[in-house]
Amino acid sequence: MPELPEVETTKNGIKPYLIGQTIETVIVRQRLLRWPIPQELPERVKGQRIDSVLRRAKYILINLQQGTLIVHLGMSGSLWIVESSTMPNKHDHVDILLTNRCRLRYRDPRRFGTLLWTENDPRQHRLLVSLGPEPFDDHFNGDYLYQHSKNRTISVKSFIMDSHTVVGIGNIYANEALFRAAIHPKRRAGRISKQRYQKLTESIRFVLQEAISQGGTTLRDFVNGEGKPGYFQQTLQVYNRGGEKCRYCKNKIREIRLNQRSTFYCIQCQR
DNA sequence: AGTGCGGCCTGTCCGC
DNA sequence: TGCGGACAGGCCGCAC
Repeated sequence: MPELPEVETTKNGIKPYLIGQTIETVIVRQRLLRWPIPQELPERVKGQRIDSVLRRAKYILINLQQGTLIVHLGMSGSLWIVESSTMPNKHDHVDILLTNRCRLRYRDPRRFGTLLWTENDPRQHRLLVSLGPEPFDDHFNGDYLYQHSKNRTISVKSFIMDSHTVVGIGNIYANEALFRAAIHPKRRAGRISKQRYQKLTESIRFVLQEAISQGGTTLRDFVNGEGKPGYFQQTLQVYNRGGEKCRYCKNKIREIRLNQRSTFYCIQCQR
């Protein structure tokens, strides 16, 4: 589900309720996520104060006095603040109870997400250590993508969705960014000029920033840290618009499958 | 080394 | 109304 804008929106929504609070209890109702929640996690974090809440790629990092909670929302996860009396529903797998009487609630029907705890620098955790740059980093630019794509035969869409290339871009925003950059999603990554890659990095940042400012994209059930949906779905140019008209040239938006993912592009604008 | 696919899960939608 | 199958916002780990 959540790509970078949804994770960023979630992080920003929960952060004010967490900073400075102490964890009273962790209630785990279902520990079998993509990676099981460590049995010892509740006792490790109990009684600890929350010092900061950060995002790296699609991971939310909740830094405690000792160690860090690592949260991933997978495909269907959400994390938000509830009043302490709110009853959990079927897929509300974890509640983290805080001293301010709030609960941080983790819901994930498909259980592709994860909740881990690490004692060490979370950036060195095996799931995070080999991630590529953040899209808003200065060195994520046309030159970087051009250098990285040399001799690569994969499609440019798969290339920018690979977290070793750049983090945070899932299927929706890959489609949208390629449309903005006028690049055909099937074009081989190694056959794109530095200039076009420069345009692509700008398009990626534009699309992600725009989505963040609209609270993310809610296709089905995404809600932010305060339980509210996003609105970026109203701004989508190609995603989910197969058969409809391009908003710019009025030609058709085509839908294809690329590496088992739904892929949308304008047959006229994107080359 | 780079590429593409299977699999982890549940819910929803569509055609019969 | 029920059932089977396809599909959904991610991504690791494994074959080739």
